[in-house]
Amino acid sequence: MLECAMPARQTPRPRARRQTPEARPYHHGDLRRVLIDAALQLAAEGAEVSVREAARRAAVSPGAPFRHFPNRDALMAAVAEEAQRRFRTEIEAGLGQAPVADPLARFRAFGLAYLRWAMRNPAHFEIISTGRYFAHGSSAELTRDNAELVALTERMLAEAAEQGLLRSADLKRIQIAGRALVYGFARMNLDGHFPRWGVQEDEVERMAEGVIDLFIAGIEKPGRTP
Amino acid sequence: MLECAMPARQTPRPRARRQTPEARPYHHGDLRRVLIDAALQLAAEGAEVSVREAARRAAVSPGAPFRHFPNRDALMAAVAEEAQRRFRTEIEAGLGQAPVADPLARFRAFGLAYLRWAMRNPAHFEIISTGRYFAHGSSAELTRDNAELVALTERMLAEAAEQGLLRSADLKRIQIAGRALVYGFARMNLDGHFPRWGVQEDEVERMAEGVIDLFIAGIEKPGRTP
DNA sequence: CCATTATGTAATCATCGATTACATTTCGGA
DNA sequence: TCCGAAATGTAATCGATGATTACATAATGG
Repeated sequence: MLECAMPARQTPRPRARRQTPEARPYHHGDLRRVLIDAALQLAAEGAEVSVREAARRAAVSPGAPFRHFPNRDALMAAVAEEAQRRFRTEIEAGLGQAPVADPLARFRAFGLAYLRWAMRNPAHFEIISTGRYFAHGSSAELTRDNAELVALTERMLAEAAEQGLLRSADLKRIQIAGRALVYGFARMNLDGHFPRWGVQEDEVERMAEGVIDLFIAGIEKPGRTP
Repeated sequence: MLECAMPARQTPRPRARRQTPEARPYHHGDLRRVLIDAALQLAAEGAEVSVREAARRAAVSPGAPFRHFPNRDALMAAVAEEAQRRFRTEIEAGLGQAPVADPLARFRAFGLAYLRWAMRNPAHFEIISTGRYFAHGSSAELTRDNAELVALTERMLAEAAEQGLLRSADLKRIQIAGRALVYGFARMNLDGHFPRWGVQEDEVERMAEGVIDLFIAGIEKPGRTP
C-alpha cells in the first residue's frame, strides 16, 4: 500500500538545493497515509491533534497537509474513518466467537467487544464517537459503517424477540437503552469518571462484563437462566 | 465573599479620561462573575469558549480575565462549578417531588431530572461531564458535589435492597450500570447520535423516560408491578 | 522531450492563550 | 485627611495554530 521512505534516493543532486546536507526526495512517499497515522498516534498519546504537529512528525512543511486535506476537519474525518475501520474489525472478530443461534449471546459478545476496544483505545474511541472534531455526517463511510452496526444490533434483538427470549416487546427502547449503557460506560472511562465511582483501573474490564450481563438479565424473560 | 456590583459609581469623572464619549468606570463591577456568565452563554450557544471572546463580551481587554483566573482552565473550572450548581438545584427539585418512602421511585425521579436537565442544557452538561476543559480533580467543589450525588444514588439503592425490591444484591454493579445508562443517554444526545438511531428531536425526552423505566424494571424483583 | 499536473515549500495572516510593563482606581492605616 | 500599597484594567508582545497564497520542484504522459 505504501511504498514510502525514499524509493530512488539516488537522484544525483540535480541542482544545488538548499544547504541541507541530506537531500531527501522532495516528494513524500504517501503523505496522506503518513499524516493519518501520525494523527492517530498523537490521539493515542492523549496529545492534542494539530495539523502542524502531524506535519512535523511527517517531517514536512506546515502547509503540506493542506494539499491532501482541505482543512483540519477533513484530516480528523480521515483519522476517524481509520479508527472506525479498526473498531469494526474488532467487533466482527468478537462476534465470530459467539454461537450463531443464540441472539442474546451474540448481543453480549457484541457489547463485550465494543467495550474492550473502547477501553483499550480510548483516544480512538473518542475521535469516532464524539462528533466534536468534525461533523459526523460529513463522512459517508462513517455514516454507513455506523448504520450497519445499528442494523446489526437491531437484527439480534429482533431474533431474540422471535425466539421469545425477551420480557418486553419494545425493541427500539431496548436497543437505545443498550446502546446508552455501553456508550455511557465507554465514555465514563474516557472522561475519567471511574476513580470517582470507586472503580479501580484493573477492575474496569470485569465491571464492563458485569454491567452487560446485568443489562441482559434485565431484558431477558425470567426463569430462563436460573 | 465578593462584595460585588458597582458600589459607589458616583465618582464625578475625576480626570479627563480617554476620548471615549462614555467614560465607563475603569473598574468593572464584578468582572469575575461577568466572565463566568459570558463563558456559560458562549457554551450554551454551542460556540467555542475562548478567554478572549468572554473578555470581548465583557467589553474588557484580552488580558483582563487573567487578573481573575490564572489560566483558561481555571475559568472553565469556575464555569463548570456554576453549571454544576444549577444541575444540583434541578436534581434536588426533582427529588423533592418523589415519595420519600419509595427508593425506586426516587431513583427514577433522580434519573429523570438528570436527563431532563442534560437534554435542555447540553453545553453546560458537556462542560461538567467531560473533563476535557480542565482536570476534574482540580476543583474541590466539583469533586465534593459529585461525591454527594454518587452517595445519594448509593443510598437509594441500599434502601431498595433493604426493602427487598431488587433482584440482584450486587449494588455497585447496579449503580455503575444505572450511571452508565443515564450518562450514555445524555452523551448520545450531546454527541448527536440520536438522528442516526432514528430518535426524533421531540421523542428524546419521552425516550429518556422509557429507558429509565426499562432499567428499573430490569433490576426490580419481578412480580411487584405486574 | 517537454508541458501539464501533483505535490511540497516559504511567507504571510488572523486568532488564541499567556506574560509583562504600565496606568488607574480603591482602600485602609498613620 | 492624605498617602502608599494592593487590586484591577490596558497595551504591547510572544509563540503556537489553522489557513491561504505565490512559488519551486518532481512525476507523468502525450
